[in-house]
Amino acid sequence: MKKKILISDIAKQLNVSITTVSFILNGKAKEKRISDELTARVLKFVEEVGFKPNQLAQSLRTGKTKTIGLMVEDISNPFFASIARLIEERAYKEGYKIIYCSTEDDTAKTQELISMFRDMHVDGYIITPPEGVKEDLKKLISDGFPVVLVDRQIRGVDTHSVVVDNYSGTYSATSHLIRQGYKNIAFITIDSKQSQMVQRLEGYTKAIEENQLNTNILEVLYHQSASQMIQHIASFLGERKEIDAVLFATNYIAVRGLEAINQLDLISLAPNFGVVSYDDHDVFTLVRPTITAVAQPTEAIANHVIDIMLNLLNIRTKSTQAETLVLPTRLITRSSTPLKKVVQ
Amino acid sequence: MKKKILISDIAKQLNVSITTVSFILNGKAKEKRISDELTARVLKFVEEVGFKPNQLAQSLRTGKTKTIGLMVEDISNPFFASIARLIEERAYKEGYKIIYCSTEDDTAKTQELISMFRDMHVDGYIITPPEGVKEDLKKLISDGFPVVLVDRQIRGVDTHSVVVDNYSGTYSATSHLIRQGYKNIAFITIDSKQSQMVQRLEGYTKAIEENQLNTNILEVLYHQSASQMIQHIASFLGERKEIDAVLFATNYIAVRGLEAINQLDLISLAPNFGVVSYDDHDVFTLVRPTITAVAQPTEAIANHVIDIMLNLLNIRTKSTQAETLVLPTRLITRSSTPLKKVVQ
DNA sequence: GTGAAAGCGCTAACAC
DNA sequence: GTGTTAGCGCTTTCAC
Repeated sequence: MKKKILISDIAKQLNVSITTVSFILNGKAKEKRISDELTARVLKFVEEVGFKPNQLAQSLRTGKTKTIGLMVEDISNPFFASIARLIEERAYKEGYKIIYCSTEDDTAKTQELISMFRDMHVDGYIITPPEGVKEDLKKLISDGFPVVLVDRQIRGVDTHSVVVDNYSGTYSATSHLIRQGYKNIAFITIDSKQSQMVQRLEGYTKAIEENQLNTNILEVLYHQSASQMIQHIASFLGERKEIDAVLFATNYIAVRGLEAINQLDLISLAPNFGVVSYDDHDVFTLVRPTITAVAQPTEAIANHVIDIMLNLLNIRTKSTQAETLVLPTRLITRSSTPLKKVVQ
Repeated sequence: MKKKILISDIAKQLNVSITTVSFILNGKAKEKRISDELTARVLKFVEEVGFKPNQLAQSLRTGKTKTIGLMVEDISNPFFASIARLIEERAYKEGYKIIYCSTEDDTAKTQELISMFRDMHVDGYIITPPEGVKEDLKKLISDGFPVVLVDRQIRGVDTHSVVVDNYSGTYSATSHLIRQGYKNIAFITIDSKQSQMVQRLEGYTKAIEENQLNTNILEVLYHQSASQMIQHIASFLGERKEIDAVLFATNYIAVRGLEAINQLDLISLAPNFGVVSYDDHDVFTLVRPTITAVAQPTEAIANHVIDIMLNLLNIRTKSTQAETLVLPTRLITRSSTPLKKVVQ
């Protein structure tokens, strides 16, 4: 197989024209009224010699690469990894390849990636956008590319998006903590104005206020090292001994927060220290106590995203109404949020 | 930017020929003795209008896609994720794109991926091969593609590879446990004949034998669910109360093994139960006790791999001698391997 | 039903 | 030093 076989070789071997072979290969045999006999003969031969059309030539000619660009915040985060896997699987079944990358929530990197994807001629874009890429997205859309936003939205960008009900997620997590008897619940989040983070904060705040409790909010920086974040959380928690529970706004903050809690020996010192994380994570069942979490429906998210994308890709009409799909979260209660014993 | 600008547009605008523009764009201005003045003028214009050559056309013409296919066992495993990231970063700086995929250590999937990469016309292949792909790799190599194997080798495949000294890794981990006073050390690994797994087993066995101890080996199945694996490990450990330490052959076995150990309450029941994992993992500093691990030099691995690949890609000579690079591991001692107290 | 031929956008051998 | 032109391998219009 050193020597690449071409469509012209097929045609020559079979004594038919290139056109005929191409039509058959592209499933247009019926449409072009090519005899079943010939169709079968060509297909059989193609199969035998293992001919595969050159994708580059095909793409250059048709303008389609059958490739979808997928940009998530961080592919090493189990939440995004899981979504990416599911999307890839579905896409693959439909004959699409997925190229994925992590934005690291960095505006410049994301812009570069978008530009790289354009250069690669991807047919569609699935993105968890960081802040500051509004104009880039609008450009993509106005240039006619299918764009589906995941996990978060950008105000003013008119395109499809699939998100979860962040507000209810943190609202119910906070309510759960309150019901379990915790009174001083901290919310540890990141310094981000992204829609999903804002909504998570709102859900927490609402639940706290409804119960006439006080909010305790810490915003750590996204772009800082793990150890810095741990330190930051540890000093916050260390200074406020009155805090008896904490809700982490993402799983990676929680993982680092747990490290801080370990360092402070918070749980062993106060056996009734409550912990909840937004986003589930494998390690939450590994550590003791196991950690209560707000699970996001990764499968549903992935399925909806790819459905919408495939639809956009196949439909001629440019003008599908942009719609936002909001999926529910689910609180998984584990041992980190026990009923708080009242100490006299 | 709705309308794509072409190289012919540039030529027309500037009143020069397409060739000239192409030469300048490809850095052959000097070589073709094009005036500095013209070169500068073209470059300036190209910059201004934001012209980017169509990669598809370029690739079709040159036969090069400036893309490297990277297939790791499991991109969600921190070890592979970290290597992939580092490779991607370096490759990107050299003007190469990386397409990555997980083989899941599945022969058929890997073959499909290799075929997909061929279809995509990647310029080179970086692979952590599962069993059973020997012929596919040989084919790739004999067809002239640069192939670099990582983490494991395949006997009889004559190509470059970067691996670590697995034997010494488990040997020193086992020796460490013995030195700490453990007498019944189990080795929990997977049912794989891959080079790296075989070597890890050998290192363990050697250390055990040198000390006239008994081996306790459990092979779990790679392709089974997490809970099945946990169950499997738990029943093994539960049945053999004499085991006082365990060395896990990979980080994901260790993570599941820890779950099993938790279920059995092994560490709290026997405070001197020793645990070591081959491969480090973030959670090993999160759980209590923190887990001693054999760390692999991911950075060095990634750097060597990409160095070799770039070299292969740039050098004309097909006949670079295939060589295997063996990197050392490092034992990170944490609290899961305390000096064993002798109980009278 | 089938074939000839015009590109898709670029590179580079060859001519001048 | 610069321009003409023949492809890279495929799809698809148009003619027969």
